[in-house]
Amino acid sequence: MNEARLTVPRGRWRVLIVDDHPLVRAGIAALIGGEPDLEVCGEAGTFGEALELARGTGPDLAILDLSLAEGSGLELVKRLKRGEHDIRILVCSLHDESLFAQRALNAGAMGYINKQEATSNVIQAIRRVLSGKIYLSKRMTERLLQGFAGGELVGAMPPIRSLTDRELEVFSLIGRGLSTSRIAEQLHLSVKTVEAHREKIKKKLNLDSGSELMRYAVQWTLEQG
Amino acid sequence: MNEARLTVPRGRWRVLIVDDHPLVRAGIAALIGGEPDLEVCGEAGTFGEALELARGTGPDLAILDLSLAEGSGLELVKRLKRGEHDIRILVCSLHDESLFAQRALNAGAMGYINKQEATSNVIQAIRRVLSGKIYLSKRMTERLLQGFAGGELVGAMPPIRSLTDRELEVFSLIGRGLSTSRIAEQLHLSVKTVEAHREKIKKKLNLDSGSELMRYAVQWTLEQG
DNA sequence: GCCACGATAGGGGATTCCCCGATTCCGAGA
DNA sequence: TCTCGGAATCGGGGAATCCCCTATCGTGGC
Repeated sequence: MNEARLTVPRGRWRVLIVDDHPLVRAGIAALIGGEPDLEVCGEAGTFGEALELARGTGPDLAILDLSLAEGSGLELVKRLKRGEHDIRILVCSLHDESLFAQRALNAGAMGYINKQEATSNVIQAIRRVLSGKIYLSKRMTERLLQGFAGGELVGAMPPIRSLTDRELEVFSLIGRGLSTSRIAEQLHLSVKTVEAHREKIKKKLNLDSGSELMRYAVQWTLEQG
Repeated sequence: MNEARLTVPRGRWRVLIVDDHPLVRAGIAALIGGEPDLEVCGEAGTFGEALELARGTGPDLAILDLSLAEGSGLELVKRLKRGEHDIRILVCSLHDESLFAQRALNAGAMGYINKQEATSNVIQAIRRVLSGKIYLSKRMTERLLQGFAGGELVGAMPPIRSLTDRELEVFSLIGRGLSTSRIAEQLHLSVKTVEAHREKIKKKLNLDSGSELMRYAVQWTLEQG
């Protein structure tokens, strides 16, 4: 994993765009076209096209969306990193950052940026990842650092592991759509106790409101099958 | 960002772009910039900006996304049509066509195109709407005609269809994990109004508690991508 | 012993839930 | 034209909850 990249040899960084929305591809391409040190080496709309172009055009960086029409974006990140060619990956998605940024980094991406952000930030993110650094929004950086502080090893993984057995029990019941009082009676506890567990969970997962907790729990239980 | 241009070469259609993703705006702008008979007269990222620019720049056509950061897309369609200026509207969204196309047309739009579609189709849709015709995908056209002809098409599909435009907006914001107060301020409504909508939704979907509503909404929005 | 921590639970103010009704507006039908 | 119903907008008010405190109890480690 040594820095094999020398100073800009060919003059321009080569960027591969992967997104299943042609309009977004056009937007990114227009952005990059306006930068003297960047150029688009290919555009892909599907999983297969992306792999093919990555092999064929040897990009320095791939900027890709997580929601592809076929196959999963996270899987694509892993596949690209497994390729022989050393390629930096910037994920540019419209998904909720708090749910996917960690997973993207874990899969091998070096940055996560939301499509809602300004175009200048996109360029900034591209440059930052090309220079070998991690790009994340301020808020997400904060959240990940909190995760580190909490004692987790590879701060990336969801700190759900840090939940106590009892807390996890409550968490999954929340995910099944039970109200606080229903959870209390199901576990033969006081409502106050369940509330306390909820607060603890929110702290550990760095969630700001009950709604966020609820959403996160539902999402998680759906993934677990 | 928005440079004033008042010298308009005759014969060019003026297009207003409304989308909360700067990248998508850039993409559409690049597309339009390549056409000799079209020009961008403004770009808006929010509800308010859109109204302001629509009044200020007098566009012939507005191409807009349904999911705005603040305010709602369907509401914006209605507001634009209510304005004194005669403006054609093309909705360009990533939402499920079968659920939103009909509502968009009802609200006053003259076309609905999915962001997944090729850029050439977007240009085609723009021209079609500018010429006063309706633009829809083949599949959607078919479906709407079927709907006119007979009763329900799939019948027992989720009764989400029975939700009002406003109710659907609230529903999807719930699914994104927003609390009641956040939804209220995002839609510029009283908290009480949002609560009323929630109750109505729960009745229509046969849900017993707020938690169930929340879970259902989160699940639904995740499936919608 | 003693300390850390998880599980339990209460206090209390702010917020939300949930059912009630009121108003306005607008389109569809008598 | 004039109802009538539905949609959208809010308010009242009591119950439930959220959210941030503190507190007790038991258990395992030092």
